[in-house]
Amino acid sequence: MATTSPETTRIVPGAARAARPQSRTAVRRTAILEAATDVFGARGYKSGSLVEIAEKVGMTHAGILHHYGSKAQLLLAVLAHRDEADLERLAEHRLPVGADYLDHLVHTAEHSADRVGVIRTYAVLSAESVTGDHPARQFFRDRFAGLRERVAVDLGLAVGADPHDDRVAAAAAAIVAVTDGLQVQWLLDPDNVNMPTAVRLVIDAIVENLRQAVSEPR
Amino acid sequence: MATTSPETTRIVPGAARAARPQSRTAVRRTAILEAATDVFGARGYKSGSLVEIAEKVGMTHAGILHHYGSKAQLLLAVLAHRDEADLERLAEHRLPVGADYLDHLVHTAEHSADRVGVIRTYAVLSAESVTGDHPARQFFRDRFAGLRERVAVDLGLAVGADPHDDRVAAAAAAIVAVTDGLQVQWLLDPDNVNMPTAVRLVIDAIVENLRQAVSEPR
DNA sequence: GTCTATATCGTGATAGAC
DNA sequence: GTCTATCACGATATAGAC
Repeated sequence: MATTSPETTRIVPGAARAARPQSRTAVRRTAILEAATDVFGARGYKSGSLVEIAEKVGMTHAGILHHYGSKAQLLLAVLAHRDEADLERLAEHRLPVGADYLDHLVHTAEHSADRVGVIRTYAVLSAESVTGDHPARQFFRDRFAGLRERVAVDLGLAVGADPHDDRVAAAAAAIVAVTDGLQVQWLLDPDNVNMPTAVRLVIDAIVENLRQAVSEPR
Repeated sequence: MATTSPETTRIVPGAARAARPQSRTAVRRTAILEAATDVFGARGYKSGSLVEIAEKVGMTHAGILHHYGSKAQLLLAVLAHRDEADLERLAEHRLPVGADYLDHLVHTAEHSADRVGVIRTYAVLSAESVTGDHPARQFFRDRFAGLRERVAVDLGLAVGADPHDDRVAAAAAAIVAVTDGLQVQWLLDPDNVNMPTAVRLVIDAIVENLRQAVSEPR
């Protein structure tokens, strides 16, 4: 799934936290989160194990449980941490809006190769979360809703339409879907899937189509 | 992922097999495959268990292993069985081609509610298969390649272009991606995702965009 | 062909020493 | 804060009776 922070992400008061020197345990916890991101991405949540994560940071799995209480809580911490990191990175630049944000999606696809780990993590976990009683189900439901809303707003700006128009909403869902779906295909077969080209094509086609549609009477 | 059979699906000699009365063990095996489809769909492959599958068909997990040897082989049998079933169903009607096939994709999305089980199975398993050494990785790689090829051919027919044109290939990947991506969003939040509308919109936009693009000189 | 019984392993989690 | 030790559980797979 697209990894740009949706607007549902709450801005935590800890923005200043990045500035002050972190305690040793805070550093340790961050290391755990990064190791967990790798393991959950490579193996999924259910079959990724605390032992493997522990080995990566050089401790036993009991230590991890000391910090995070349970495996499910660790997963949620991983997802929240990723959101914060994205948010900070995005805050360093001017936030793109409207057509610029859509371009930003293409730009993101162009640099996928540098971020296989994160991409796989989100692809695997979001699909896994549709099963039974997955601990991240609510997280991904909210996240997708936020992404759709964000894209709908920018699409509205780009084509001059109400973001809550049915067609704009459907187009937003489709744009989010196409990036996620392409990521799975690309992870399975990187040599035969050209993500940026496909994303660009879809966005261009949709924007043009919407421009016409909303300018005509229903 | 879209569940229509790609052309890579081999036509098995057993077409006649459906006609002749099946042995009791063949019936039993089919029951196992259906139970396994449910369980793998509801829980994923790794965390779905042979015991749960066995309970559904009223035997012990040892019985299942007698028939299929291992859990991984059972998974592959499930996927192959699904392909055969789709193929037989499709063979009963005239095979849609060109623009009709694209319409067929929309039509399929309209009936998703009747097929949540299968849809979830494919969504979960295809994403899970990008991890480490998943037994279905090759299967899904081939399947996606087949789907892309199939869609590219029909797109080519619909807009009058070479299926191997870069833009047509990218568009085909995008169309496959949008259906898969929407399925995940829909499984997580069925009330807020309108699949048929979004699929229709993307296909229309892409077809129109391609018609223009290929009629102009590069 | 299906069962029971068992082997073997890995899991998440808890308790308590240091 | 991290360790060792242990628990309780569930997994796949195998062996052999019937």
